[in-house]
Formats: sequence, C-alpha cells, structure tokens
Amino acid sequence: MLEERQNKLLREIVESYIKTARPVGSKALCEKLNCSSATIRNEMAILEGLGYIEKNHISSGRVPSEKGYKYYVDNLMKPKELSGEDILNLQTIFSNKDLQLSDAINKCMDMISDLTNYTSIVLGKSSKENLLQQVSIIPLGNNKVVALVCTDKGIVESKQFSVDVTIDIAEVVKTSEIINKMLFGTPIDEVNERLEFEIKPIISKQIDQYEKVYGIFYDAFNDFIKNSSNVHISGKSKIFNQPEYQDAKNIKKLVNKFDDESLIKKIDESSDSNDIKIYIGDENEFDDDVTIIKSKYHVKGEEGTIAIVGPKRMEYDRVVGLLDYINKYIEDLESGDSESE
Amino acid sequence: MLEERQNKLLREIVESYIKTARPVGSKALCEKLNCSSATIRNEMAILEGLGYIEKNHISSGRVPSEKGYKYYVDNLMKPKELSGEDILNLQTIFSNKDLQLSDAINKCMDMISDLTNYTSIVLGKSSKENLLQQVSIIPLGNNKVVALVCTDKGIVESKQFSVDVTIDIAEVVKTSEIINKMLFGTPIDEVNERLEFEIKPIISKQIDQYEKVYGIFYDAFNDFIKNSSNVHISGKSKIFNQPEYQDAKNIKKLVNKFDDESLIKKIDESSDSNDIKIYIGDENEFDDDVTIIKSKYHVKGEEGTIAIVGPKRMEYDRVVGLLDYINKYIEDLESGDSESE
DNA sequence: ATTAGCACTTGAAAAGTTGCAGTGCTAAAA
DNA sequence: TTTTAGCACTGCAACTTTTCAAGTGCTAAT
Repeated sequence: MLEERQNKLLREIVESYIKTARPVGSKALCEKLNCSSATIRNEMAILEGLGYIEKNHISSGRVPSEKGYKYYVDNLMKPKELSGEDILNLQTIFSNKDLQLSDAINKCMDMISDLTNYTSIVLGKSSKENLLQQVSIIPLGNNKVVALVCTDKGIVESKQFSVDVTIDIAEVVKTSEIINKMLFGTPIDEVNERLEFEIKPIISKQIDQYEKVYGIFYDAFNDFIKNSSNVHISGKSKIFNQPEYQDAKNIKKLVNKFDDESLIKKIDESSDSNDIKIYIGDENEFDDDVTIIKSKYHVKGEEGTIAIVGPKRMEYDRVVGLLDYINKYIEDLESGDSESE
Repeated sequence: MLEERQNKLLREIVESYIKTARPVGSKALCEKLNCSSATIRNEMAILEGLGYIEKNHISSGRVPSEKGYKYYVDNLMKPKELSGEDILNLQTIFSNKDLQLSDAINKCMDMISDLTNYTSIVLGKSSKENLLQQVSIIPLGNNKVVALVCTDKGIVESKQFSVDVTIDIAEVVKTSEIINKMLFGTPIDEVNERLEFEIKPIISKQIDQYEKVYGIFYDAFNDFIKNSSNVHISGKSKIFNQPEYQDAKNIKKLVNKFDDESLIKKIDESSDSNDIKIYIGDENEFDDDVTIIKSKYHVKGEEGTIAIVGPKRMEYDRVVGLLDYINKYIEDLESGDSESE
C-alpha cells in the first residue's frame, strides 16, 4: 500500500491521463498536491521505481503502467454516479415492455457505446437452463419439413429438412408427439442424450426408417444448442474515436479482432459471480492494448456476459457506474419478477 | 468510342493500376504497345483530355478516372474464367444439401471475400413471395405464449407475448386454427390485411377480448415482415488489406459505414434484372471511394442482393466472373429444381 | 523534507536537401 | 502525317538538419 500523498499523486496522474491522453508532467500537478514540482518529481521517481508509472522516454511526462491502472481501479477509484440524463435514458429502454430482456440489454449497450465512445459487446447464452417446451414439425410439401424447437423461456430455433421420399412424414410428426410427451421439461442440453436412450428404442419398433427420423430430431436439437449463443456488438467503430487509434496499424489490428467471431466469443466471462471484472491490457486475452470491463448477468434462464472494450486509458469510474446500474436493474427483475402489462 | 490503340492503351493503364496500385508512366508501356514512350505520352494526353485518365500531380504517371474505369468495364473488360480451384470450392459449398440456400449464398460470399480481399454483403429479403404455411401458438405457462409464423419456404420467425390474465389461452390457440384454415397460402405481406377484414369479424363473435387476441397475431405477422430482411457481411476488414487503406482516416470512414446498418441496407439493388451491375465511386450511394458490384438473385421465393465492395481499383474481371458463376448456379436451381438427396 | 535552479535529454515539428520518375514540348526522322 | 529522340522542367517522397518546448534528474540551499 502506498502512502497518502503517493495515492493522491497516482490518482491525479491516472485521471489526468485518462482525460487528456497526454503524459503528465510534474509542473501540472503542483496546485493539486500543494507542493513544488521538484517534490512531485521525487515522488514520481518512487512510483516509477515501484512500477506504477512509466516514461515513454527519458524526458517525457509519466503515463500509468498497467500495474498503475490496476492499483487505481482496485484502490483509488469510486464508481461514478450516473447523471440524471443517463438514468432517464436507461430507464426508457428498460421500461419498454415490448422488448424481450435480451433486446433491452442490447439496446442499453448500444446506448453506452454511444455515450462513451467505447465498443460494447453482449454475449448471450440462452441454451443453459432452458427446458424443452415443445418440438413441432411443420410439413411444407415437396418432401420438406421444418422442425422447430421451443423452450420454456420462449426461445425458438427452426431448421429445414428435406426428408427422404421413403419416409412418411406422418411418422415424423408422430415421433415429435412422442418426444413432446416424454421429454417435456428436459434441459435442452440433455435432450439429445435422452433422445438416443429413451426415444430411439421406442420408435425403432413403431417406425420404418427410424434411423433417419431420429437424425432429423437429433440435428434439430443440436442446432438449437449451437445457434443459441448470440453475439451483439455495438459501436465497433466508436473506439476508433479514441486518440490511441490514430494510425492505420492499430486500427486494422482491432478491426480484425472485432471481425473474428471466435475471438469475440472468448470474451465470455467464465466466473460465476455477477461482479464487475476489469481486465487491463495483458490481463485480457482479446488485445493487449485494450481494457475489457465485463460482468455476467443471469435472469430468467438467460445468461450472458456484457463487456465494454476501450483503451486502457478508459473512464473506469464511469463505465463501472453504468454497468453497476444495469446489473442492479437486471437483478431486481430476477428477484422482484415485476412482470405485468 | 476510342481508336484501337487508345483502347489498348487505356486497358493497359487500368489493368496495370489495378495490379500495382501505382500510377502508370509512359515508359512502362512501350513494350506492350510497340512504340516509344513519346508516342504513348501523346496518346495519354489525348485520353486525359477526354477525361479517361488523370494525373495526381503534374509529373506523375496516370491513374484511371471514374470515367476511365467505367469505359473499361463497359467496353474493354471480359469476365475472367474461374480457376478450377475456385469452381471446386464453390461447388463444394453448393453441393452441401444440408445448407439452406441462403446459407449457401452466405458461405460463397465468405469465400469470395477471402479469395479477393474485398468485402462482400448479402442482403436477403425472404418475405416476398412467401406464403403463410402455418401459425402456431405454444403456451409457456406464466401467461406467456410464443407465436410462430412459418412460410411455405420454411422460414420461421417467432415472437413472445405476455397475454393478459383475462384472456383464455385456449382461445388464442383456437384463433390460430381459424387463421390456419382460412389464410393458408396467403402471401405473407397480405396476411395482416386479410386478418383484419376476414378473421377479425369472425373471432369477434366467438371470442372474448378478441381485440387483444387479434393484436397478438397482428404483431407476430408484422414482426415477420420486419425481421425477415437479413444482412450478412463477410470480411469487413478484408478490404483494409488493399493499399488504398493505409491511413487512419480512410479506414475509419469506411469502418463507420460498414457499421451503419441503415446505410448497408441501402445497397439493396432496386432493379429487377439479375444482371451484374457495377457502381464506381460516385455512382454508388455508399462511399465515393469504393466500387460496388451487385447482382440480384431470385430463387424459390427468396430474393436478395449480393454485393462486393472493393476499391475502385478492383479486379473487375475476376469479381464479375465469380458473381456470374454464382448467378448461373442459382438460376439453374430455380429452373431445374434439381432437388434430391 | 522540500524547493529553486540548472544542465541535460528527447521527440516532434519545421525547414532544408536531394534524387527520381515522369511530364510536355520541340525539332528531327520516318 | 505520325513517330521518336532529346531536353528542360516539375513535384513528390524520402532523408537530413535545425529548432524548440516540455520535461527530467541532480545538487545545493532552505
């Protein structure tokens, strides 16, 4: 732990750098700390020795190191109260009852991205905790059918199949009825197992070509699990308004990363707690030059991660404040269950 | 129309510039045209006078103007034959019968984007020519239902509703049955009209709270029409490998445009013909500095636009060749209807 | 422990230097 | 009439040099 004055100094350096993106010199801080620039230089030398701040070159001002940012967010920063306007905006989005929750979250993140000039990401995973409500077969004619899977949370995925001419579509429908009767309420990610061990033996006796019919349902459920993780990114280009993205190389590097869906999906927060987590620079897997602030949400069987991607020189207090607010809102939803028209 | 040698000269200039992205000088073309650099300079002066080529500055080589590119694509260029490898790749994608057509098109465009380092866009509109196959109501409990709409082409959209406690869900289901009986086969964009004038009078007699029940279906169909235009962009960042995107400003400008969905949707080709259309620079609404090559596809009730976005200095012959191939394939599908496992 | 003062360092911006790739024009050759 | 060789000229791009401001560390005095 640092001394009082060092804390204050570090905070001033971090906040000034966040605001201006320019290295901070000793003179600029005289007033704030009520002492001379020489004193500040001495203290700075200490902070630098401890690794909290850095120089770009020998005669430049100081810039926070990753360790410095970390110390700042852990010890010096307080989440910022939202402005009345921000609160109003967010409430407007949430109060729109026509939006499904996931859409409301997406809209919020759009707004945050707009407000902050950072990029925001929502990684929703809807398959977990979803229970099979109903599987339906809709015949289209021309030997095609649509199989659709609906869960108790109202999430629907559909898949089209061309069925072999040798198969009687009535038998496919019959199978769907058996599945509905026997597997209703099964967690969606366990359905295929039960399909194999419980349903297959039954239909093998009643239905010709049961292997092929089985395949249709197997594929449909598989598809559900695969597709139901969805990604929403807002303001991919917002972050490029930040002064660290002035040259082509940095921009391209990041554009490429935003374009790489598998990389984006890795942002998914693995921890269970709903706390806000901050990953600065090297601490995140996505990109060394950014900070990612994430938090998880769980609500009514949907879960996911919301994340803000910004430069390391990010307005930590503000972003944490915003995410705090959203989290609290979602939690209220979950517990209060204040659902009515 | 230009003279023979001028045609040849312009073609060489355009193709050289496309290949190298460097202004073309007179010396470099001596061999190709079998004459001295002085002669070429004279001809160049004429082409410049006519507006087909330009100089960046007084002592630089020549660069094609937009008019020059246009003349090139209209008069000088021949679509390039695809390499065996390209054909193989495309066929592999199309031969995968598990993919719905729209997915296959998306995959193709992904591939083209990879192959060419341009960005490709698919704007699908699936609502047109789609006929109502079935509307289903799946009750979820907790006074919620999912309404889903399926068309004869197998396209499904679903929407969740909280139904008023005063409404009997059985009546909602009953309404869905009436709709299925009466409106089966109705073009999806006409359903809501018939819903109002044919269904509403009927249910008004049979069902309590028919206004609210009506609203559910009305919203569901509306949603279908709204959501069923989908956008697929591949290789948003590919185009930045092109040498014209070396500086931050250009990149940001384009990143912003790719991020603006409403702008992307405007790319939708309005003409009816399936021809390949080329919009160079100012000719397109998207961005002055790019060329967009588009074509429309219609197949089995799905229609849409595929587009390639590249620098004006684009390999026109190759891209046109690729799109030609895809178009031809889609047309075959439509007429031949070669559908079997 | 703090501060004033000073020599020193560095990068960024401005100004200057050079060479090259390409031009237009003229006059001669075909 | 068309083509070509030759030459003076131009502008950029890349490189070097100059200048300047901002900031530092260290020393000695407070």
